[in-house]
Amino acid sequence: MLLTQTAEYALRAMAVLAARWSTGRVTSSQLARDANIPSHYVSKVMRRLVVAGLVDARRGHHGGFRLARAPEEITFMQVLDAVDFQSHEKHCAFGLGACDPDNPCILHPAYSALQDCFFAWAESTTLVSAREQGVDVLPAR
Amino acid sequence: MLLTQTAEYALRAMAVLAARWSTGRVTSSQLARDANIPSHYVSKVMRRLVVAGLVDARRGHHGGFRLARAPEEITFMQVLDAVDFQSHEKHCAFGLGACDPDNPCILHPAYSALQDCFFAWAESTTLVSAREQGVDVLPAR
DNA sequence: TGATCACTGGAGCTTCAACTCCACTGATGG
DNA sequence: CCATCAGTGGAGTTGAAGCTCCAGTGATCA
Repeated sequence: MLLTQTAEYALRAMAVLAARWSTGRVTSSQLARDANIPSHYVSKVMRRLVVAGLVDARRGHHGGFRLARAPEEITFMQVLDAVDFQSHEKHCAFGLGACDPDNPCILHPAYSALQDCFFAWAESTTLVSAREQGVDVLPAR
Repeated sequence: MLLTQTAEYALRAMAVLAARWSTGRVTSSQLARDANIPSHYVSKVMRRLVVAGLVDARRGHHGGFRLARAPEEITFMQVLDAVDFQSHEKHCAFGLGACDPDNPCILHPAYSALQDCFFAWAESTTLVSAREQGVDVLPAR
């Protein structure tokens, strides 16, 4: 619930890249370890972020991934969109096409409130909030 | 994203029952139609709500479902819990057991904000907000 | 008491997200 | 150039959520 597994992986990976923003590139195996993503699945997730223009990839020696722009310029919404299109389309709780504030279904107000809160969060949160935590990605033991 | 399909079905069904709160019981086929749930799947969803004590079921003539208590006494959180246990457990964005405010992972603050907003919504919203919309479940054409 | 209605619950199918595997391609350094 | 590194991308597997089917059971009405 809330986020798909892949969306969560994407956020983790981006958080790791943000933490390493000034330190060069990160390879998929490092990402797999640091972001706690199944090793063979990293490339799938990263590919979508690369295609979306959020991440820059380079092959070969000293290759790897890094953010395509500064952490403060990347919102969570952009990350979620990259892995999960239509994530910012409002959808009616009754699965109806014709449902808007003027002509709402019975769950419209309640459901709208949830979606508004989610969108506000996703659009106002950037990767800096992750980066500000410092370079240590995982909590100290 | 946000809610599972089954969770959404459960909320819809409960909204329909809330709207019919003073009008007697609703059968599964009525629920299937009004709440827009696959007809053979209604019984699965309803069963969980019955077991959770949120809905009262009766068989035979004039049987069907109705809320076990008044709409204002049923929160969305209770409904979500009924279909999807562990929905109100906070879970670390890095999938770690040991992650708390004192010893947070890098995504903790951002992720926490989202979960807080979700829990606040689920706990403060009751079925009255659905019921207040009146007896018409779907928007007028 | 029999007919019918409507929930119950188990068994099984379907679909898709999540995940794995691997051959290929491009880049770098020696 | 050759060896090696590291992302790319297609093909296939898996497991769980979502959904279907249907025989069983309990309740009501005539």
